[in-house]
Amino acid sequence: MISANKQLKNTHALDDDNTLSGRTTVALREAIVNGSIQAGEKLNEPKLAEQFSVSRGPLREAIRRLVSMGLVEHKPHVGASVVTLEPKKIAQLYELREALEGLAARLAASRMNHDEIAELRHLLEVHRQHCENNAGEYMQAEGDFDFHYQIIKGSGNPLLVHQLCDELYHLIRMIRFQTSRFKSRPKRALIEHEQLLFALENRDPELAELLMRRHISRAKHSIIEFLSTEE
Amino acid sequence: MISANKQLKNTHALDDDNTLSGRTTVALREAIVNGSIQAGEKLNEPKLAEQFSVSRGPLREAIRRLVSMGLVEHKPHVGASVVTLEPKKIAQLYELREALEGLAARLAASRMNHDEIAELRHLLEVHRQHCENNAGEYMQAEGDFDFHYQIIKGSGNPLLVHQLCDELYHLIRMIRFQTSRFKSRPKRALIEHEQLLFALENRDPELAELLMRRHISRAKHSIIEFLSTEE
DNA sequence: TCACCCCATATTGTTGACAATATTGATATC
DNA sequence: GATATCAATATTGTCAACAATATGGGGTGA
Repeated sequence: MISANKQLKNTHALDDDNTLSGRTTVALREAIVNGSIQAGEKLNEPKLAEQFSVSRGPLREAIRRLVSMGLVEHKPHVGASVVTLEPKKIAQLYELREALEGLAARLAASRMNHDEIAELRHLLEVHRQHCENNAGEYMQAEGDFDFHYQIIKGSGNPLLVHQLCDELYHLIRMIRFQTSRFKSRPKRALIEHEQLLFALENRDPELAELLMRRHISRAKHSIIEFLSTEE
Repeated sequence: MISANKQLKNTHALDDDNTLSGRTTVALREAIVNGSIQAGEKLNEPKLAEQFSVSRGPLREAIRRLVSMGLVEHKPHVGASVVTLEPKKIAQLYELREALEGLAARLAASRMNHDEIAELRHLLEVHRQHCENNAGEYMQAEGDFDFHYQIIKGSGNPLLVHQLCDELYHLIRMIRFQTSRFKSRPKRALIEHEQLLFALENRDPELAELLMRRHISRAKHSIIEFLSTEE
């Protein structure tokens, strides 16, 4: 979480929201993402409020924010529960991600400055080190997120950054946790990152978009295949 | 609003939310979209609560939901205010819309069934009638929305539908209201819709995506140009 | 045995009061 | 006259009690 959170701090309006509501949102979000609260589980307001040591007011606001992020579903007079990520929904999410990150990569190829691209290369090298040192799935995932975050931020479109980093990415993180027994092709991903970086360094928007879309499409197929063979 | 709202009812989780919070969200949203509450204006909780005849609780939840839709900005301990849509932000919004609706059109070309396509043709003809009868900018805008809604829903990706119809589209509607003195090229848009429908009827995903992206890109240029020549 | 209804219970929705924080305007000082 | 400080005010954040609605179980009747 270390490195990715540092990234998140720069984009998330939440992390400089020091109110109870803001902190509760982050806490509840992380509990859902890392599976402390399981997929499909009902969110009982009085219980959760006590767990987080807040009253129901801030907790309800937190739940509402997570609803808008797609992590939680809510029915009037019935209550909220954590979403369940069946393969169909995961495929839809990746469809969306492909379009949005494809756009991000295209824009980043034109708009990132030299320092940002240098930082990206640095991230890639650090990531490669981790993988070579067999540093485990955890660092692998974080390195991957950092790389994607940097490109998204490089798009120079705050609205796009918000949609991806603040909303969709927590769903992706949740999927990652739920499928973490599955080692997600670290070598191939690294090669694809390398190619992508090449396109960005050469200021080639079309190629950057193509490679990013392909990269995400492959990740999607890889996860879907894993899920279908599992049970 | 008539026809578009009917469409909205089918997608919006809000419209079957008969709680005070849900109704207040819709009311506040419309007040912002149609300019009753101006861009940049501060949202004073006690005042608004009284205006809508609710207490601050439901009103705060409504505000939070509009924040997540991008209609409102919020700073901790300071308050919420309506977003201001300067040209730069509008351009970013259209960048996003181009990618997302392009995706929607591509998916719709494969996934829409015959009835849905027939309905789309029907909408187009009604729209054409309105334009020929000089029925005014209002019906023009609504007809345009209906057409786009139908395609988005035809994408068969609920997550995409949500992102576009529940979140981004209210921002677009807000822009429409603010720039309504500007007659938005009704004839050309109609022709572009016609071409798009042709691609859908022929089950041509690539062409559908291309035409949709171009359609939105042109709308963007048209609005940006209008805004830059205005003041 | 099954289906239905009704009541007790649990849970969500809403409210008004209280606490914490920011804004402001007035005063004092340079 | 300009700037800084501080207090009064307004506004947001939080809480706990109350109201409205859904859930679940026991009982009744077919």
